[in-house]
Amino acid sequence: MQEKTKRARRLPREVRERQILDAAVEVFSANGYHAASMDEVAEVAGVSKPMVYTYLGSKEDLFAKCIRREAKRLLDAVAEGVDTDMSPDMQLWSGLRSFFSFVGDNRSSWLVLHRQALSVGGSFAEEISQMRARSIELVAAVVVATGTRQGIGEQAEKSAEGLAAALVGAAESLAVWWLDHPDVSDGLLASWLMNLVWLGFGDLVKGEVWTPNLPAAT
Amino acid sequence: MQEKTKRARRLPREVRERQILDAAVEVFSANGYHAASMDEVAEVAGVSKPMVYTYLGSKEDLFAKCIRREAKRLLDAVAEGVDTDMSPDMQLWSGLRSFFSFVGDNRSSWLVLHRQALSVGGSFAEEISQMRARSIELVAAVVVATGTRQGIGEQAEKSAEGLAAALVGAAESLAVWWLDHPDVSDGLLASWLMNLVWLGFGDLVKGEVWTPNLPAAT
DNA sequence: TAGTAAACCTACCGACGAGTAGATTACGAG
DNA sequence: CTCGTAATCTACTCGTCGGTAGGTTTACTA
Repeated sequence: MQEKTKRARRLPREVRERQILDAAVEVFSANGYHAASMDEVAEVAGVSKPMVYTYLGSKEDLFAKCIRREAKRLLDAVAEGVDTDMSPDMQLWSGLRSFFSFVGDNRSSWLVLHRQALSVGGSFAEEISQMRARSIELVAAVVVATGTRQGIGEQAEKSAEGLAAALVGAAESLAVWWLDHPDVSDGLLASWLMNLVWLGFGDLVKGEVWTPNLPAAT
Repeated sequence: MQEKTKRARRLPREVRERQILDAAVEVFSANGYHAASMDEVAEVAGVSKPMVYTYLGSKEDLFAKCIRREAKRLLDAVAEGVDTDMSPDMQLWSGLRSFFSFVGDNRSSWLVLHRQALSVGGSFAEEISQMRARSIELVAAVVVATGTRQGIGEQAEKSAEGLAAALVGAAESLAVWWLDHPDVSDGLLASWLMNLVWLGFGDLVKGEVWTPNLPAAT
């Protein structure tokens, strides 16, 4: 009577865990941590609630695992495109391209990391902050390298971390803006930001443009 | 027996409303919208729960009123320091100074606006997004003015809104970074960001610095 | 000083959602 | 074939929290 392929049943644990995590990312990113219910996660995942608890633990556990997985994916994606042997501006450029590319392909991941993780005042809120801080430090390293390589940077070095924070925030904000303006390519976004932070408005209005193969000012 | 000044009692409605709103901003900023309870708001405000409902309405109403009040305060603070007759770079400079000054003096306001408002998926989440969008448009206007004033900006004009979004995000991110590094003055933050967006890294490492009295490039 | 309106409270309800108890069913090994 | 174990479900408990009913107290006013 019932078709035998009605529903994928009795799947091995690891597969179910992945499905549940996927569902959780979706639900958390759509509703936010508090508004999301475990029932909904279970429903989206196509399993019953006790499975979620058996495999992934409490709601906090589940959320933490989502965050960690997605953060790792994002960081890996960015790291893959960046080679520390490249010149600082090329490192920035590559990182930005990878970042926007990832966000474009993984909206839910990005939303759950950016919007939800910060607003949860728990133990892993700190964890997330630290991840973001690490990212900032990586960028700061590039900023410092930019300065030292050119033998400058008294003030720039001191303020490197702040500048890096600003840059990271600019990228994040641009990613959010992107959600409302999808008719722009990821590469274009990256080039906008690269021009902004490398040349600044002062140079931009003079018509200068930064390009990958023609770095720095003319 | 009991001192007659034991507790401020029987206060007029408008005073109580302000107290409750103040408490709500505090509680929402500390715990987030969902985790915050009306009981706690009432307790912090020093009144009983029905008063909160009688005066401010439902939890959503209360939150919306918090958001609107604090957003207005922030926007007014920034607008006060900016004169549209000034040159674009001076407008940016003044706006940034006002912004960081406000954030420094009103951490809770800033937190409730930045962290909580975005993560609540409701009707006013949209409202908040629109407020932020308006801010971005204001900045975009300055960016465009920068371009047109100097007779350029084909690409810059087209990307003005994106650049403005990036700039706003950079300021927000720097404000968040500030929470963990309070040993920096608001003015210094503003000057960092101003140097970044006006000159860019490319110029910064060459030792150029933007100063209020010596605007634009030499 | 009585009367009235506004300020204010205690005590409760109902819904919702995290988390669990305990049974049940399918798959693989021997 | 059967038997153990892993996968899975239904159906509950219980705490929390948004929201309210209904009464009580204070201050002002005529």
